[in-house]
Amino acid sequence: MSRVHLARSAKPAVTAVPSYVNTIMKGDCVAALDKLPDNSVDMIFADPPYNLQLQGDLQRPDQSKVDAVDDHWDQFASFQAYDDFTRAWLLAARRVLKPNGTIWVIGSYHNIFRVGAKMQDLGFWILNDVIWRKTNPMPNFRGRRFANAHETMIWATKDQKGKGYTFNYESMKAANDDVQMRSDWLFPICNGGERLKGEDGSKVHPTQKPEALLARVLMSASKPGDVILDPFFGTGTTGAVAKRLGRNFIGIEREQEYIDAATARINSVKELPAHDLKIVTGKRAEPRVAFSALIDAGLVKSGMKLTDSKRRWTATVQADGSLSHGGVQASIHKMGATVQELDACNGWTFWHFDCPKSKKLMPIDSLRQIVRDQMSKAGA
Amino acid sequence: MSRVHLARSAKPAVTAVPSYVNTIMKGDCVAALDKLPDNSVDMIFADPPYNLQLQGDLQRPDQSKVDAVDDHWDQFASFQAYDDFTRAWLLAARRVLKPNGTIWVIGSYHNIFRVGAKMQDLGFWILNDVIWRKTNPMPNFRGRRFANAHETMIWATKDQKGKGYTFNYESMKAANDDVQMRSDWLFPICNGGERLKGEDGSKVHPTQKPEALLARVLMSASKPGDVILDPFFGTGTTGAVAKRLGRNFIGIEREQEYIDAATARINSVKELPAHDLKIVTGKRAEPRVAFSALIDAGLVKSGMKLTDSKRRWTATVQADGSLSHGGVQASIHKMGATVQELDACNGWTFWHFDCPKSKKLMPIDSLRQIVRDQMSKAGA
DNA sequence: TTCTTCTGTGAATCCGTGA
DNA sequence: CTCACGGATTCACAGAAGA
Repeated sequence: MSRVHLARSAKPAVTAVPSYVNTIMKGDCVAALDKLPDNSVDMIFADPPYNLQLQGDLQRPDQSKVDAVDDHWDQFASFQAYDDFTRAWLLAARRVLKPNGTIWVIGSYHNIFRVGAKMQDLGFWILNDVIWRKTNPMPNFRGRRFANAHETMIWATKDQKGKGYTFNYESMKAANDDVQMRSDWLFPICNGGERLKGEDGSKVHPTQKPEALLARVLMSASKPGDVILDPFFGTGTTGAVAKRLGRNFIGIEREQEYIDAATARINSVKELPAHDLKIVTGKRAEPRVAFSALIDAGLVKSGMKLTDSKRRWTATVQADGSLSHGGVQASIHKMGATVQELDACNGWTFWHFDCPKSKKLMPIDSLRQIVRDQMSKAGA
Repeated sequence: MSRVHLARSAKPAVTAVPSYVNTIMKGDCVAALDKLPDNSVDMIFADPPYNLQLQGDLQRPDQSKVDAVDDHWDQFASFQAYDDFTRAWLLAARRVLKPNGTIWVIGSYHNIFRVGAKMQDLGFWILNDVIWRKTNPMPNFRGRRFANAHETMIWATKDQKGKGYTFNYESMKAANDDVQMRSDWLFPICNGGERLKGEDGSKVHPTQKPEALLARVLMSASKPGDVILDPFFGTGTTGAVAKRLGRNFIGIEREQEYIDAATARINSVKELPAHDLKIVTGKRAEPRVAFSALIDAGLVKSGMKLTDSKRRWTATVQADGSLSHGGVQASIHKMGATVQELDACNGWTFWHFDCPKSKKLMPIDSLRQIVRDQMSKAGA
């Protein structure tokens, strides 16, 4: 096992990374994965091989070669071998994935069904399948099928308990005309200047993925400073995009030719400045402010009347930060739910107060922002 | 086992059909399939239970409850139970499929990977996976994932030897701007007048598929007179579309409620005249058209008469997106050129329709803009 | 009658934190 | 671990209701 160390700008001091991070590990995917510690990577992007017929060097987990036979038995043997291979690398990858990490696997109809089923068998919990629609797919030359114009990605957590995974929802929404991002993405295939070519002009790797695709994957489901593992590194699209976007990477690749191409490619990538990598966040990321903090700040006084936007109900602020209405006392949320006869309610947006300045009804949520501004000033 | 016989116009005399054709067989899917002869159906369309594993209630942001698919027929104890079920019905379906027949199976990420892997295991040979992109999917209410905006269909032959399957390549191409049809299709979900509702206004079936989707499946991969089997018939979308398009159907369904709804529905369907169902064949070299998108969108219906601006000629819209006039069938452009005895013609501006709203002749090009608006909204 | 606004709903594996 | 609870979160259409 050897490692290729790549020149790289310094990461934030808070996240000192182990020596194998931002390197390409040469060798078999499972053997290399076995060298990494448990629960150590934030995200995995995997583009495994799939074409059994052309991929004559497919190996079983025990490194023995699969005999190529062209009878019916061969089909079963090939599928079985591919399933064994899939199970082996998925298991090894799963061990190194953090409990709240996620994995992406890309494939076509040749392999994605087998991979997806095996992922479910091993306990991965699918979040979405995402369709990469190609603007410029290769046509079907024989005219016997539909043009195969897409590939499928599976996005999954380590298990059903993995609820705290990274998903930059607001970021995706902002990038999509302020409507939430869908499960079908439109990108051109990788060609032109981005496509790595040899000296003879031939493509270095047969299935180089477009950087735009990887960029959306990393922007949606990782944070700057995260460690991104790609166990089938190829010519290093994942590494190049990770570096550019301020993420760390670990690559695993068997072929020296691809490692050389990836190394040169990643070394030439410039990391974007940190202020370009900020992630749009919504209310969820704001610090929590208790209703009582509004009383402490003098913005709300006990005895003050609150009402809903249509003045159907009123409630009185209590000194302890609860509301009273009809002889009952409860939190702003519980009270909002109770009067509306609902299971739940966001009291911050439900309850309003008469603003003497604008002479309009204003949600108490607007006061919370004032407290947050005060807190950030004091804390800074 | 009982059968519901449906009123149906006569089929072409050349294809006398057995008594179980154009009926709904009531009962368990595998048991019913076992009653059908070997190698007897031309195409299978299957919409099996998806095995959704919903964790609890889901509320919209306005606190209303999402009407979940929690029907008993979608409940399975484990992946193993679902796999056993899948294997059983696929095996039974495979036996009745003709050697050159094809099968379509639709699903979501919950089940489609397991189904696809099992299909490969059983020897089915996948031709394409086709993505149904929804123009109007249900959003992700909690902002924790990408909006699940598509479903996946697998299209496969009985085995690798099935080379003589039906694929109306030219028909699909003519209907798609004269470029070959891709593996991603854009359709709205089934609602509005097409959605079957009970007397109380509630939906009869939780997962009724749009007729436009089935129409493209049948138009692309079957011929008039073919026998189409749907082992999970539900409210009979497959049967309704098959009848309209001059195909025969066999439905299998367990629930009497669905059988009743499907029976009434199919009885009210009118079969299109045979001359509207001709399938375009042969090489063509024509300017680009996207006429079938108007049919998909319901803006143009097969059988509709088009005319030029001075009503000198009329032509009839065919279900496959071509026009017929004087016993000839061609694209809107070629037909316009033919009747005028010109070399070329822009069919979009030449052919007009009687607009019931403005009571004027309007060029069909005016409809194309409506479709463009719909498609751009969906991010096409 | 016509245009605008409001309301309902669709195959959904849909929360995070602190006690 | 579980449990309690604060409080964040939706797009495209169709059809009804209102202006």
